[in-house]
Amino acid sequence: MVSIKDVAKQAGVSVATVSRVLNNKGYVSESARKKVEQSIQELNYKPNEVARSLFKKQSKTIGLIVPDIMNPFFPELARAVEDIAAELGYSVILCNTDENKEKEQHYLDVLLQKYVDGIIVSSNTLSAEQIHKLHIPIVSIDREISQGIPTIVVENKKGAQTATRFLKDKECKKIAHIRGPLGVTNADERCEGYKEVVSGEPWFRESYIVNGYFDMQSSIEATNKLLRLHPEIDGIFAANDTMAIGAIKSAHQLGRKIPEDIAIIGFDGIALSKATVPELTTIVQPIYELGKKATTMLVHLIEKKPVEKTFYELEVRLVERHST
Amino acid sequence: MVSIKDVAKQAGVSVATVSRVLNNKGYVSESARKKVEQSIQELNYKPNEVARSLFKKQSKTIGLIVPDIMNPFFPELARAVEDIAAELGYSVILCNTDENKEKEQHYLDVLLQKYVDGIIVSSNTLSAEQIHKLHIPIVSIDREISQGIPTIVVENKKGAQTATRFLKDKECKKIAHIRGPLGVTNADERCEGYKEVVSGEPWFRESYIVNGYFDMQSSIEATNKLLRLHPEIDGIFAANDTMAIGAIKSAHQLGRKIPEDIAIIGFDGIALSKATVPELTTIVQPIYELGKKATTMLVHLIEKKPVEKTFYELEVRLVERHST
DNA sequence: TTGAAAGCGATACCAA
DNA sequence: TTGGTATCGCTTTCAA
Repeated sequence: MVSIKDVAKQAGVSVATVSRVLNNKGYVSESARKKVEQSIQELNYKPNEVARSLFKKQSKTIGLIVPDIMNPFFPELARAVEDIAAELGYSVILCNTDENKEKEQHYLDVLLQKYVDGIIVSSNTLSAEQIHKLHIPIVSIDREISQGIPTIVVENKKGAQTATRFLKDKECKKIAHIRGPLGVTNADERCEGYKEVVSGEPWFRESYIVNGYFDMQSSIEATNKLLRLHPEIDGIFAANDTMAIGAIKSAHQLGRKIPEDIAIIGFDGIALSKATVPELTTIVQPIYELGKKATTMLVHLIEKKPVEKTFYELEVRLVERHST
Repeated sequence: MVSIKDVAKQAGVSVATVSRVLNNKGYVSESARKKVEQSIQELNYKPNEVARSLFKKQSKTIGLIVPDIMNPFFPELARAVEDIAAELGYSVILCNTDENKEKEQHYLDVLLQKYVDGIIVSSNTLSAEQIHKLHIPIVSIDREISQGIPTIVVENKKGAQTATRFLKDKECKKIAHIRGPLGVTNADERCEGYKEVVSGEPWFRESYIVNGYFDMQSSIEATNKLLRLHPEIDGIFAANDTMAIGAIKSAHQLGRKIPEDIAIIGFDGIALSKATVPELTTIVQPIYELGKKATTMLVHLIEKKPVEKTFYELEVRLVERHST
């Protein structure tokens, strides 16, 4: 690889001068600049980012920590993060943690050693303490970790209310909820939203709420159980789309027609929700927007530019398709 | 951040000695090693990877270049790559190119400047020349770029034959093919496989083959056109699962029952293929295995360990579900 | 067995 | 305007 020295030699100037034209900083005569620029061209010189990083203590790289990129929610998020990062001159290192504490700490260490300039993280298990020890900007996405930490989430409770009310408006008489894992903020909030709408109803019972783990298999099982226990159910609000699809499959197996016998609504608006037959009615999150906002904010934090807010709760919207 | 100097001072030895115990290289007395290890513990010292990279001219980082992580084929691949990379002590930088030549070249430059040790790439537009100029190990995945370049693909033609023959065995009398983009190796190969099986049939015509772009929308349109032109079609082999799902939706809209009126088979075995109703019969690629093999091979190449082969054509297998 | 010092490729201070 | 040089944190050679 050709280095700054080679350029300097070729141009007949010092490395300091080359550095100056590279960074457009300090005084450089027109003639010197010309010579340097030409040499850079001729040698096809590209500054070594590693050397730069060492000196500047920053790497133009950010870390993206997600539970699992195979979870259909995250590819779109990752795409947004990578798009914006690239636009702003940053690269992104991808990390999958499976919500595993050790893996998370491990990746945090690795990223720190690599001098990443900031991290976007989606996690429940990370503690505020762990994060503050990092001493680099962090943005928490999709899930709230702690007050002091910049966070971008969506209106989970409101979305859940909208979904549940929509089912009521569609004349559903008995509405069940397949909730996400206990203790996960967004799952809890969505469950709350559901409850606020139905808990006053005479028909409502706690057993209308069943547990899922945001994945399809758990949802199929939960729905099977649910519909056996409560055959009267004619509406289901699933806490995410993947589970809604599981519910569709389960209902299908049990011979229930959708939406005639049971209306089903999801949450997320992942691409998959348009692939099913019938297409899924769902509460659409602006996933790309989420990633975009997080990345923009992170880079502002990194570059010490002003940020107006460090907490965003993005709007969700109901998209009616054919499952309701 | 605590540096090697701090450790040296604390342990009362030189940085050289600390480096020796860090790398387990050269002579170090038991007592010195003890002291150093203790200081490392006490200070919670983690060597700065950037400084290491600068000296060693390698970064324990690899690049993963894909067209679009939102394309359902790639998350699983990315997950495999990241898993294995992490296991072997490497991080992975994610790049989305949209098959765009400029973006590809840009990412190549960036990765090179960051001293990545190797690159896994999925692309049609990259030239062999571009790649050879890199002077670092590359593995091409999913698509063949050129003979000299380490490559991992699947048996596209054979899989396509299997799919088409399967449809024939299912008593389909008129089998159509929704092919992928012209000029993309795997799309071409799958089309060829289809043709080899049906081109001898008396009913076969070129107009049974329609173009798609590996996405859902194009496939819906293609299928609409196809079924209007040839209502007699009772079997469709789509060149990937996303297009097969598009075909299902189109057939549905046109009031055709699947699999009774039309049998549909896909290719890839993405997670989505299990989410549809009816679940998709498809030619399953070992996607995770693909990523795993590519990463293992790349790291071997990087670390100059022996690799037995630099070309793999992985087996695919038919998984029968309910769309046929 | 150990430490001093050169060097990796850049930046930025200071003196000229 | 320019160049010399210390510096970032680490590895490795060489001499002791």
